Amino acid sequence: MSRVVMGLSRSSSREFEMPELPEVETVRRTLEPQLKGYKVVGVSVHEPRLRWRVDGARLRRCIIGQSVLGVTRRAKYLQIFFSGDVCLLVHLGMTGRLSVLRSEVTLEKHDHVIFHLEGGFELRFHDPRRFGSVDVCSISDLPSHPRLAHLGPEPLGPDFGGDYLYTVSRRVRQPVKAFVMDAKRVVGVGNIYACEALFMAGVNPKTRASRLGKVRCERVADAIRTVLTGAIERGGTTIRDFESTVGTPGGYGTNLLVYGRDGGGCPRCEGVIKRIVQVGRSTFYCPGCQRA
DNA sequence: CGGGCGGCCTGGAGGC
DNA sequence: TGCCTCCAGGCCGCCC
Repeated sequence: MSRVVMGLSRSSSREFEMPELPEVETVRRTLEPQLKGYKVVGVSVHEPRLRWRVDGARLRRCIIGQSVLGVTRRAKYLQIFFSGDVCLLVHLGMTGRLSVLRSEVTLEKHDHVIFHLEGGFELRFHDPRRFGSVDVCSISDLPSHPRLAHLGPEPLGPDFGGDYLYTVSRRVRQPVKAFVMDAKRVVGVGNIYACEALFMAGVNPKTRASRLGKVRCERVADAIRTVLTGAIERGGTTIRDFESTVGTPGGYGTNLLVYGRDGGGCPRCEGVIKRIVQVGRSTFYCPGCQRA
C-alpha cells in the first residue's frame, strides 16, 4: 500500500483545500478501501485538545481489537464503523487530514491521534488548527449523538429540494446565505459553496429566506446540488491556486465563479464581484446578476 | 427562541 | 529580517 494522504493538501502554499462536504466525501471514498478489514491494535493521543477533548482511555477501551467494517459520511462527519458496535466519529474542521501510511513514516507536527493498525499501518489524524474532532460511540447511539441529532437533511439526499427549502424557510428572517449554511436546515453547505450556489441561482445573499418563492427555492436547491455534485466529481477540489486566478473569470485551475474574486469581473454580466461580511464571514456575489 | 456573534486555533500574508 | 496584526472558517455556546 502506498502512502496516501487525504484532506488538507499541503503540496504548496498556494494550493489548499478546505474540507467542505465534497472533500469529506472524497476522503471517505479513498479511506474506505484502505481501512476495510483492518484491526486496530493501539491508539496514541499526542494532543487531546481538539474541538472537544479526546478521551484517549475511552478510545482505547472501545476500539482496540475491533476491525473496520466501512466508512460512511453524515454532513461533514466521517463515520468509521467497527465490529463490536463501535463507531469512530471524525470531523476534519478547517485543516484536518486523515492519512493511512506505514508506521515507519516519521510523524509530523500536528499528528494528534494515531490509530495503530495490524500489518504495520497507521491511521493518523493531523490538524494544525485543531478545529476538528475525534470521538467514539456505539453505532446504535449514532442517531442520538449530540453532534448529529439536530442535523438537517443531506443536500444530495432524497429529503432535500426546492419544496423542502420553501417549506422550512417560510418564517425565517435570516439572509438566505446564513440560511443555507445553517446545518439545522441542510448540512454540508459551507461558506464557499454557499457563495457559489447563490451566484449560480442568481439570488442575492442578503435576501431574507422567507421572501424566496417556490421558483427561487427550487433554483437555490438545484444550485446547491449542482455545485456539490460537481466538486465531488472533480475529487473534492474546492480551491486550487485560486489566488493566482483572481480577476480571471473562468480561469484555469478553479471552478469557483465568485468566491475570492472580489474586484474581478463577473463571469456572467458586466458587473464586478463584491465582497461583504455576513455573520462574520466573507460573502462574494455579483450585485449585477444577484439583484436584491 | 431565533439568530447574531464571540471564541476556539495556527499559519500565511502584509505592513513597518 | 523579524515582529506584530489581521484574516481564514465550522461549529458550539452564550446572550439579547
